[in-house]
Amino acid sequence: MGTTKTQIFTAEQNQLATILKVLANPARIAILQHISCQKDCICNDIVEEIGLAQPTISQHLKELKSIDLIEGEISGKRVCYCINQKKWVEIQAIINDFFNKTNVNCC
Amino acid sequence: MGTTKTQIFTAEQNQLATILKVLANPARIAILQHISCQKDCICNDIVEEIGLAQPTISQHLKELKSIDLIEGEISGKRVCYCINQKKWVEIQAIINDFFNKTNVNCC
DNA sequence: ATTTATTATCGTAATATTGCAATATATAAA
DNA sequence: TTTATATATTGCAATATTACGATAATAAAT
Repeated sequence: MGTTKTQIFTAEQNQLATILKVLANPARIAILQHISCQKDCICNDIVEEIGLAQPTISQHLKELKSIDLIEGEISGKRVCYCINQKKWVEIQAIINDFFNKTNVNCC
Repeated sequence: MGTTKTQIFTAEQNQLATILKVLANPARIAILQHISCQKDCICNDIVEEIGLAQPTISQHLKELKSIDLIEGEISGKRVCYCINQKKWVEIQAIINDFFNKTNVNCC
């Protein structure tokens, strides 16, 4: 036990849960907001902005990359992170689909 | 360690993370979908539908209730669960706000 | 009053997540 | 080449989450 029983759910349910899990953290939300309002989205700037240790930020960036929500472009010794616009819109649509297709008829 | 450092984030960031965390589980997604398409949303039906043990379902329902996303109405020895429509729409708006207000300008 | 059915709570085990220090890696600068 | 800077990875400790058996609580049925 301790693990989610993914086998008993549909691919769509698991996919949505995976996406939401990546988003469900204030540090990752803050990172996305910071990246989005910066022209230069250098990793080190994020570390200074957010106030968590550099390895912690690096780990959060890795998780955001795991669902292709952000992309990191190496530029010299720095890495410039940006949001994957296509995926951003796609994920918003998946979430809205869930909210819209889930009928709300109370008993 | 092991805990999220909520102190360093804004109330909005923490609130969004809390909401997404409740949604970020396939069992809870399946529960919401099942409740929504049923006229009778009896707890026991959910247990049989989802395929997880009764205490596990009860715990998931508790988490959904923690953000007022569902309501349980006691009817005899049964409890009839339904989605809180007002909160449902409210939460969808909060999430869309995040997606819309987060500008996507790549570097 | 006793039994049965439904839901909630408690306790516990297994696994996941969060965060950081130490360290590795890689590039730029001196 | 050495040093400094930026990022990633590893290993670990603390806490959170998921799931379930056992049990409690409550109400209907007998």
